[in-house]
Amino acid sequence: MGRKPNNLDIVFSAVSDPTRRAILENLKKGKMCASDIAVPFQISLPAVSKHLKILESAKLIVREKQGRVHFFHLDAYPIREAIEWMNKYKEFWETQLDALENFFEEGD
Amino acid sequence: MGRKPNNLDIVFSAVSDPTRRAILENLKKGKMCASDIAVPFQISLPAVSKHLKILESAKLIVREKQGRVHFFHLDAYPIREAIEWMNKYKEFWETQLDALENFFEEGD
DNA sequence: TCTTTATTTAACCATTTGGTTAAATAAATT
DNA sequence: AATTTATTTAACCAAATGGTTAAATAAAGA
Repeated sequence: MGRKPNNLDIVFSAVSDPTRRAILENLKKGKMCASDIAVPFQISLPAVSKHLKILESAKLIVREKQGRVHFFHLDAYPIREAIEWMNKYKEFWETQLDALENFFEEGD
Repeated sequence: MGRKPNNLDIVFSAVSDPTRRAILENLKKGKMCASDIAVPFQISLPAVSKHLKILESAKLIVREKQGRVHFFHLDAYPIREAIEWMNKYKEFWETQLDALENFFEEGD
């Protein structure tokens, strides 16, 4: 029925691609321009440009145009909501592990 | 060039779909069979069956056949690696926020 | 002004994705 | 044995994804 994707959809699917995750990793070292970002990858510049656009619309990176060169820097903050969502499952599996532990330590 | 997807690819993309996230949420309440899982959704049973298969291959749920009925239960543990990956970015933005704070509190 | 450099946009393509309906399978019920 | 119930598999479809190459845009340099 064509729902509008929400933030979690967008962030999770942005980071589900290994090239995009690698770009984010590299940007942890600091601001970089498009062509430098592209260097480690074997794909074309337009392909990298598309990945950058996707990360940008997920708000995981910010574009700063300085003349003809586009610089990008990390903005990890939108990952917060994704971590929050996942942390609810962390609690779940920790409870499970505790239960398992108690089962085997029963009668101490 | 057709890489083999790794665990993070698989978990993040499994969880990037809102229907699948909703299924996981519902399974927190406990074990459920396929048709009961399908009830809240407006999609067909085969569509749900596909989602279940995807969650199963991401190892986020476990299938237990009891006669003709398939029960599914959560196994949140594979989310651990995804949380770990994201937490590196949590550190990143927290450092950024600290830096910002220090900037404004400069000269205390 | 002409050319080079940095980057994106356009047009295209193959594969994947998320849905459908119809058919197949498997187990329980009559 | 025949039927109903639970679920998956098959075949199909439209849209999205991730890549390509060629053309367009924008700014810098000669």
